[in-house]
Amino acid sequence: MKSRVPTIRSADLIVGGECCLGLLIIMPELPEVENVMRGLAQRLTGQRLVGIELRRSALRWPIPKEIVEQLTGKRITGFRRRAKYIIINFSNNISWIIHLGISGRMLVFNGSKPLIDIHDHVVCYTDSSLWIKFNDYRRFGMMDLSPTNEIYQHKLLKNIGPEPLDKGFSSRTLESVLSGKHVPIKAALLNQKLVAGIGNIYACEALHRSGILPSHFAMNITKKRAKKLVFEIKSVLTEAIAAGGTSIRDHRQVNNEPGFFQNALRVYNREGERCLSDGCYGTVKRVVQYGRSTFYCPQCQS
DNA sequence: AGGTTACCCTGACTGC
DNA sequence: TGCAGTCAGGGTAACC
Repeated sequence: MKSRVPTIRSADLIVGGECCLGLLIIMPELPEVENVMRGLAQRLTGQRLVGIELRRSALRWPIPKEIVEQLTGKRITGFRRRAKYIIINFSNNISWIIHLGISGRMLVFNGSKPLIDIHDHVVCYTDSSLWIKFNDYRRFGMMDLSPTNEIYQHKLLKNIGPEPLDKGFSSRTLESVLSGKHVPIKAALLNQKLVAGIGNIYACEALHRSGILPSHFAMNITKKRAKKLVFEIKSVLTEAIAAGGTSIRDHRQVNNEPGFFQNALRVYNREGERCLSDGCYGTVKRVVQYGRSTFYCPQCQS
């Protein structure tokens, strides 16, 4: 049975003048959030927000109304990412924490006010006539405020595990967080309390590259395999960031170049297709773990 | 305490 | 062709 093609999720950064330059569709895991954050930082650092409109009272949870009074008139001093959260720092020592959920998008326009979509839940503009829209049709995104100097004590951030791209993230780190975890390694990698930022796609891909069966119990991962897994997690995330995330389509322009998404993914969403590992003639299988699709090759993963 | 499931939402897809 | 039902996703609360 061929797996169904999942809905395309997006966490775009659109930058345009009178018209958008393009629509970049990406899957908002760590690499995509990192790229959205960098794109926002490049365009918005130093800007002063002069207007904020909350067009909906809640996403996943209520949007704090204080956003308007706390951030209006304040200058953006910097951007950070923690796991899949974008953190925007303001001149009044307040940080805006934003999670894109599954379908969240940050859209930046310049010039006159852009057309407002029914899923544009927050609209801001700056003193340099830049417009920022938070668009999220599934409303699984979330946002909150926190004092900047207490940001990592915020309830959304305080329990998140180590960043896999930090230099300090080693096989020893991974062994430590997996120790005693009587859950499949795939589920452990998705657990943000254990490792930050890894989502379904990159968990599948990193395990495939490592030759580790997703159902393997986390606590039983050997030192050697932990080392390999750490290397592959870093590799797949770094490659994805370098490729600008998993861009797969341009809605505005015909682009015959295949996107990173199709080229780079070796197992994700490839059920029934040939394994792409060198010398392997296995067929990619799909199983459901904890309600999430897992793709793997039973031939080269054990 | 730690593992597991349900829930939130809606566009895209599947099957009739 | 059109409609109804199903599925995907992340994070958390509630359950076991």
